[in-house]
Amino acid sequence: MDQVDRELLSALVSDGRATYQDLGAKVRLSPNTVAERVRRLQHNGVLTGFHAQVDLEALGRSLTLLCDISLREDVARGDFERGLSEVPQVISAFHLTGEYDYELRLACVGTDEFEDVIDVLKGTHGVRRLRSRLILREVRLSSDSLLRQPSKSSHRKR
Amino acid sequence: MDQVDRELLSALVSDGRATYQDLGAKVRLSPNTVAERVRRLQHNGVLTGFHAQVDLEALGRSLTLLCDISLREDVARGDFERGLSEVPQVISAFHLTGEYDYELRLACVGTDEFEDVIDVLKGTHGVRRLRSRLILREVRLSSDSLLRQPSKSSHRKR
DNA sequence: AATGAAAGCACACTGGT
DNA sequence: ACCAGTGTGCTTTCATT
Repeated sequence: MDQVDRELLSALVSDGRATYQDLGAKVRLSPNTVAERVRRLQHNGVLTGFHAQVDLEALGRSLTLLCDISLREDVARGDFERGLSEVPQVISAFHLTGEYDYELRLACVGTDEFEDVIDVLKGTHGVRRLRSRLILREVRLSSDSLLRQPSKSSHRKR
Repeated sequence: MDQVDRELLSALVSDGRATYQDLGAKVRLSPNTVAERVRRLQHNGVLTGFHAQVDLEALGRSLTLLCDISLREDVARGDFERGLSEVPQVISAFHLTGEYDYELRLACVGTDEFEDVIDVLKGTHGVRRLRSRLILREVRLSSDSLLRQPSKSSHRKR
């Protein structure tokens, strides 16, 4: 994991379909060598996959929300999480510390569909408490944060 | 946007480097036709990009958090959002309704770095209030939600 | 680890149904 | 809207350093 690897990761994050030639030109190595490095990054578990990004609005799911939820005491986390995959409006989910147990990201066609999702979560997935916030917009970040070498000793003096 | 397009989207979300041949085999069309459809989906803005996924833990950023923040009254949203790109620990950001203005996802090396990020956000980016929750785990969802045809009339009767 | 050569594939284009 | 053929460019394997 040297600086070159970080540059490759950064390039692949911004363009997941970049060819090994493109990448090679960027880091001044042969396409061949780049391919080897990328394979190694995948094998090491640093690169976990390549995914297309879909505009949910263009798909007619223009109502996106963050949904904080807590489970009933008698519900096992595993059951709940497996059940989540059955709710197609659930885009992602985090298990969290704090006041609520999970935060879900939802994408719905409209409020009617959202209302149905609430009922399903409460009715059949063991959700006890639920708080929702509308996502007005996702902020586009232009940071190459992967280029930074993390250093444990770089925090400020006290 | 027919059913075939939705299948292509779903396939490309799970494997963003799938070739047109792979996709063609899946939907029973020639690679050629698939390529045309994919290009059309990109041009229509449904497919917005392809991105590599990186394991933050493997990169040494094992402390990930959700950070709800509110801005000071005198801070313009545009300035704040542009400034966010300067903070490499910020992975994503949503503008939200509700008690807080934004929710950030952070990835830090450790608590020292996180402490620095808090200081920077409050000190130079106009953050007034801040509440953090630790991300214990991201739930792996196995739903092919894009395959579903959204239908505005499918909600329950009242 | 990195490179060059050559075989095997995938892709973009054209044209045709 | 879909497919076949063709030329070009990319990826992969192997040999070499």
